[in-house]
Amino acid sequence: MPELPEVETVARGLSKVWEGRRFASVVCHRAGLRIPFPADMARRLTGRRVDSVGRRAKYLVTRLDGGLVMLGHLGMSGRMVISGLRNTPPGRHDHVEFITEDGVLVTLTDPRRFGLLTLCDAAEMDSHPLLKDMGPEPLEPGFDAGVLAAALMGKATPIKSALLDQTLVAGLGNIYVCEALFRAGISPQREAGSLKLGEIAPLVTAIKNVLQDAIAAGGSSLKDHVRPDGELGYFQHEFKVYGRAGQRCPDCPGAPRCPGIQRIVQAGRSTFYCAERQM
DNA sequence: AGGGAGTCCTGCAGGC
DNA sequence: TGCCTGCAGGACTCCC
Repeated sequence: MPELPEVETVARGLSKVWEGRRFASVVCHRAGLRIPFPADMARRLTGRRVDSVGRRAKYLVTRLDGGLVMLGHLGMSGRMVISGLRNTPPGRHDHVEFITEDGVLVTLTDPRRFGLLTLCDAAEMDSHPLLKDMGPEPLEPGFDAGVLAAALMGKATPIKSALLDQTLVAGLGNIYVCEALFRAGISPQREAGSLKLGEIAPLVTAIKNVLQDAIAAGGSSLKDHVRPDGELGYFQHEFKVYGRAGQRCPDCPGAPRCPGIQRIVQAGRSTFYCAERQM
């Protein structure tokens, strides 16, 4: 699914066609996704002007006039597709359609329906149940080694699992955690609380760099992520370890001994790493 | 309290 | 070709 870079890419794409425009029509083709839509969601959105489209963690944050906020999450397979108006009926997985006053159609498509869409008041957004426990934004300057060290302190869980915990750091998912740990040379199996400040600092740098690189590439297109304009992201070509089990480890210092990229399962999720390079 | 397993849902790839 | 199994970018709930 969309992790932080993919959601950022989607937010930027939507901002181009939504900001400053009003929703002429919003149509829901089902009652909800992972959670039910607010009962009168379509009606409450219709006629509103979009002030901004942004992102908090993996949530799309659409601010509308009158202090209304639409929170969206794309789950594992959600997409926001921009197109012109069409006469064909919506597809099986086209759940919500937004039409702006200038005739641009945005379709929320989500085959697995793990995503969500809901509304809240701008003033209550930070205390919203979905966001209130959210950790710091990794690309903000305030996210540094001291902050991450404090979050990891005393944690017995593997660092891989800790970084997936949205309350510790917001927005990281399976791909970018694997890639960041590889860049930092840290084993995913290390106990989170055992990391020294001298290891956490390069980890923070690796997290920021991998996310920035991915955003610059338009995110990663695996099965589902496409930019709203239909273009593919291409950061998947930059993966060093994710999905590369059995392949040679790139730039491995122990190259002659290196057995290659390994796949293990941690907390039910695939982890890809190089045992020679990551310690 | 904290962490891991099971769960939601559909699509796709690979093996037989 | 077709069926079956396993796996997938997330995150919540339950249970230990």
